Amino acid sequence: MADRHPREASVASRARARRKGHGRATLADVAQRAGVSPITVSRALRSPLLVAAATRERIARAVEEMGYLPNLLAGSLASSSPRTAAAVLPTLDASIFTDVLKGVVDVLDRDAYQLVLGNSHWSLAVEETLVATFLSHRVGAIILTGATHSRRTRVLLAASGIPVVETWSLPDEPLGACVGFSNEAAAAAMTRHLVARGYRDVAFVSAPVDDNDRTADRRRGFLSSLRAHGREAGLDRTFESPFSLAAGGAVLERIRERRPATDAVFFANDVLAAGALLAAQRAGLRVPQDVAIAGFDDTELAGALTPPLTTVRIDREGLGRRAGELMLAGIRGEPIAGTKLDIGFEIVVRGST
Amino acid sequence: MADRHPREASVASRARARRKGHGRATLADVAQRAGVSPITVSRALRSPLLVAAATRERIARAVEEMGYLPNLLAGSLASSSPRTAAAVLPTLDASIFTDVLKGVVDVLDRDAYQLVLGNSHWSLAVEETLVATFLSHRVGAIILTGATHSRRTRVLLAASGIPVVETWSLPDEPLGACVGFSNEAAAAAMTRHLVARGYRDVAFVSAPVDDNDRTADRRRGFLSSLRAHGREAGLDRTFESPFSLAAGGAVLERIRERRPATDAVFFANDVLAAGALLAAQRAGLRVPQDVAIAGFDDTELAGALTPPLTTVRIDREGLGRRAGELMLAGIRGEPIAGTKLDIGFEIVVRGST
DNA sequence: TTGTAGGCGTTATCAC
DNA sequence: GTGATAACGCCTACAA
Repeated sequence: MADRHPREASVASRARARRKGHGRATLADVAQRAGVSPITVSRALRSPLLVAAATRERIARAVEEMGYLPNLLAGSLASSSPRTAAAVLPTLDASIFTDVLKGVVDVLDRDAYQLVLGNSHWSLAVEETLVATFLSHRVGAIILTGATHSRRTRVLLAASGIPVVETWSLPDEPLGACVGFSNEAAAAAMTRHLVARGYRDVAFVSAPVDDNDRTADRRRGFLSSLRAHGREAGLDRTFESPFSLAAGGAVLERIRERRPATDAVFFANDVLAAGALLAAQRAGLRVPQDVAIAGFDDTELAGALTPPLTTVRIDREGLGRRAGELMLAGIRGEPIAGTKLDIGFEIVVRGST
Repeated sequence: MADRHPREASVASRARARRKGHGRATLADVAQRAGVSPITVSRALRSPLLVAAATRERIARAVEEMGYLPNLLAGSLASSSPRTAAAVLPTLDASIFTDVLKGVVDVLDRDAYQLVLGNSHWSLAVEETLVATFLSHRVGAIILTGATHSRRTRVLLAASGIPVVETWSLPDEPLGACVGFSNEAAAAAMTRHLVARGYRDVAFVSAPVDDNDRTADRRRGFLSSLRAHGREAGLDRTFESPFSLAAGGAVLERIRERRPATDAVFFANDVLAAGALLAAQRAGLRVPQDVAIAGFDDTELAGALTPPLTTVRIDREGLGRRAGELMLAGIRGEPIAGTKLDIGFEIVVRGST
């Protein structure tokens, strides 16, 4: 069989002698063994129906025998269609983001797309670097968290022309597509619930608002809702806190010192709320009698505490799946730019308020 | 300037006309603009010192003006040294794995390596598929969770010759390097603590043991420690449970029905332990008086509960960092195969026992 | 149904 | 210090 293609054989071996590849079998090696041309092997692997069954059979055997694995780098380069997508998360500490990630990965998996992961550590500058690197890697699409990005990030993405999906909010001027919900409306709805429950002096706690449109929107929703109910709505009843259970407890303590009349606290995420609830109980406070506590996200912990946390339910895994599906659609060439997918939210009233 | 290289210019434009690239600037485009050859641009970017300052300057300007981003696919193909690594996690639901992930990503980031993520959903078959895909993508190294892998996974990895790092355990015959600790010793140590504390009838709960060497090792450590203390050590005091807070509560209930004499339960992870603790309190049980509860992992929640959970502390982020560092060392060509890094563990005694 | 020619964008090699 | 040439492994376009 081999002598049917003496030229290819010699070309291949000469090449190997000169520049030594990885030693891995290539398409040409498989082709030679199967007694066909490389392109036929390529076709047999990608569109089997275009290849005669007998040929396909021989090729399959050769692939098997040589343990051939296609080189996707070469494939992507030649076809300029990489089978990778990237996602930038602000942190890997919070499960709410890995929940989204899970949805994304699961969807990409079904199409054999790989997910390249970046951790921006809440920094727009790091995000920018990551985006540049991803573009260098020629990923087929990018998922971003939030709608706040550096100027250069926007320029890079626009110039790249690849599908972009922003998550967690619904900006007026999305970079490409976006999947999220109205953080402002969600926070306003929770605030309305607290007011309706009869709480007179409500405080608000969130992660730092800088560079974080979601947090900013939630705070805005809180304040505007208070105002709409004729309540005093100054920034003095809003607090910022690092992200951890312990920090939630600490900020509750701070609030009770600064504003002793506070009878309810709305935390912009469940981790802080849970931390506050646990700390309150350690301190002998009754929830919600002495202080009511509301959260945001509806993490598993929220429902497992006693009393369980009133919170805002967000379908994070669904968010990730939608984002992944939009990316894939964009990669297929469908026009997704400008698409805004509202996944909504749900106020879950439980014992803590 | 342009007319100094008329041939290259025409070659480039002809190529573009024929086959339309992404429209993105290439090395050749930058070279033409800077009036040098492509290889000089390549050098200026990768080893600036080999290029004259003036040339470098001109090239830098051209790069800037054209918004050039190197194509790493092409670079990796040509140099056969991709700047990517891959990690397979069994799930994205548990923060203990994303903690590790964080460590890995942070280390890779420093060297501008990208991390490709796979979720095996606890399935060795899926892991195998993921590994094959990663190898097709020609990642430079792979991190695996645990030491149980399919036969083909082992074959594929061995044939690939790339650095492999197994995490969370210290197998006798590692695939490559491994970073972990003795799950058996850790579980035995916790069991010893419970016995020393005076608990007479201890139960053990873990995730399913099939295909999970870590869980299997922990159970073995539990049973052998009981035996070492002259206690009865049958499998009837071990239980398996899905992974969630709610499941932790459910399994505690099951134990109290089946083995009412149980006065302590050792959970092989903190999520189950926390779920059990919260459920116990809801049911009016006193912890540890009515039933003692111990966990494993030392997640943040463990320390925030009341009473705080006795648990086994594992430095997960450090584990991830070590794994990342080993990978990079392997990529650099250092011989890491056979390296076993023991990161140890620490029994953290708190109020729940 | 299968093959030929050449390009994808970069880097290794060797020469000047 | 800089460049010409070929190669990395595959795919598109066109041909047979």
